[in-house]
Amino acid sequence: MATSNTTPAGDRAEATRRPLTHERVITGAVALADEIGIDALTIRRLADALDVKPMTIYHHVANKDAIIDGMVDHVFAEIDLPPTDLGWRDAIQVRSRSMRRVLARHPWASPLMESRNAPGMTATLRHHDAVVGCFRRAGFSLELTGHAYAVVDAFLYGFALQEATLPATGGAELGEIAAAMAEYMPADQYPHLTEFTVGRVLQPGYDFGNEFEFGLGLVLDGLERAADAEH
Amino acid sequence: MATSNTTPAGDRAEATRRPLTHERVITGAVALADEIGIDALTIRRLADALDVKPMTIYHHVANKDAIIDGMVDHVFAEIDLPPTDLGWRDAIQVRSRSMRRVLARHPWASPLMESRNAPGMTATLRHHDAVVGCFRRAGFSLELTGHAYAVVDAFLYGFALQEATLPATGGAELGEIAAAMAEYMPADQYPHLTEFTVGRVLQPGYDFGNEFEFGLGLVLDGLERAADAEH
DNA sequence: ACCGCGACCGTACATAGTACGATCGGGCTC
DNA sequence: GAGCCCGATCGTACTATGTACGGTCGCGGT
Repeated sequence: MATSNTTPAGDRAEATRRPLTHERVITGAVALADEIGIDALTIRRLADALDVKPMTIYHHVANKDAIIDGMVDHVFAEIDLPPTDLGWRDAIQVRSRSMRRVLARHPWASPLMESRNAPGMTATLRHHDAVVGCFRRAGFSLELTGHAYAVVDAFLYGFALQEATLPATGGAELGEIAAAMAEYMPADQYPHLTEFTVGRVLQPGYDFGNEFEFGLGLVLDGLERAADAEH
Repeated sequence: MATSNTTPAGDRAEATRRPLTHERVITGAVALADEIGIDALTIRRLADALDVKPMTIYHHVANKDAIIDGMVDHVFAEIDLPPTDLGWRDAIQVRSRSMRRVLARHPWASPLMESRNAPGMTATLRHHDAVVGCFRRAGFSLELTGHAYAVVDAFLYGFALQEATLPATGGAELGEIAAAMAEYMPADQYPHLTEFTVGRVLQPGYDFGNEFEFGLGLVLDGLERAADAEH
């Protein structure tokens, strides 16, 4: 039989196998949260997904909070850093678009990203250092760097939050939802909302995701102006 | 004894008393969540706070999710609508500042605000209708209205998210936190982050809350330009 | 051969949401 | 006034969760 190695690498059957590690717990948790949502992410379900019994997990992480910490750091690791060979505007645009994609892939993440500052979150620290460095290298003062980082990330987190709640990214099923929602609007009690829903959201090509570029451009334009004002 | 009325109003002892209502469940839940956080908000604890046994609550709400829905609508009701007698910029500024205050008062709310579209959330619908109406009355096209609402709220939700995680609003204790955090930064492994923390965040007068006005101004400026470009 | 250790798991307990049915007190009908 | 009804309240109990505690088991070093 083709099983049993001293170190079970390079052979393993269909699923990832035996040696459970801290990393496999984290990646498994991220994948499972993507599938079923973070509220449904329980130790027992995670254990099933990892083909392990619940208590085994606790030999690799301290508790569920530590898993969440690891998941957040994992998400940060997925975000592209601002390329150092680009101007600050292009560099921040690259990392912002990447962050948007990552947060869309992990809709549960946005509310957690800023609320964890446990030690050992190396990817998180590396990321923040790179962004701050990008602004500073471009000549931003410490003060403007703080302003800039705050607006950009507020926009990114907020947008991710809104995007995360959408029923589906496509625009097809969205119509049904909005149509059903129109039921609860007594039609003329919320005239502007009705007009906007019917005249814009339910329109064929509408996709909320397209609002991203407008907002990002607006923010970056504003920062450009502020940076110019600093000389 | 001064108890027992046909309708126990106008006499009640120290706390709000007998007739539990849907509204008292919601306001009690909001107050309790403000105190102990939404994760610690359990039916049993809420029942204690309302001076009632757990199962009594279920005669006024369908389940815990319905409580959350009610809490969100309650929060929306606290936010000032954009005044109709002001220009769009001032009006949106008023409602944005109000929203910021409200979300700071209820730090658990931001991640939930956009994720609930159950029927019967009248304050929520009224709010959205008022904001859309404010833009439209100012001559914004449907398209620009969508852009504008998306950026502004992304910024507001994102900022609230960041602000919610801060240890304290004051700048005093923040120093200790940041100082302790400096432990985990091997000092020169994250040079820009260290510089920013030491040179800005740990500085006497620093308060993250001040970043709000810069961001709001930047967003409104950008919208003004976009509105002008539409004629 | 033995021992020790680390990965794994079985069991168990406190706490969560909530279904089900009992109680209870006050206002209606006759 | 007697009886009835009904809605608000509650007691009990079931299931699911995080996780403490101790047992098992196989492999590497003496």
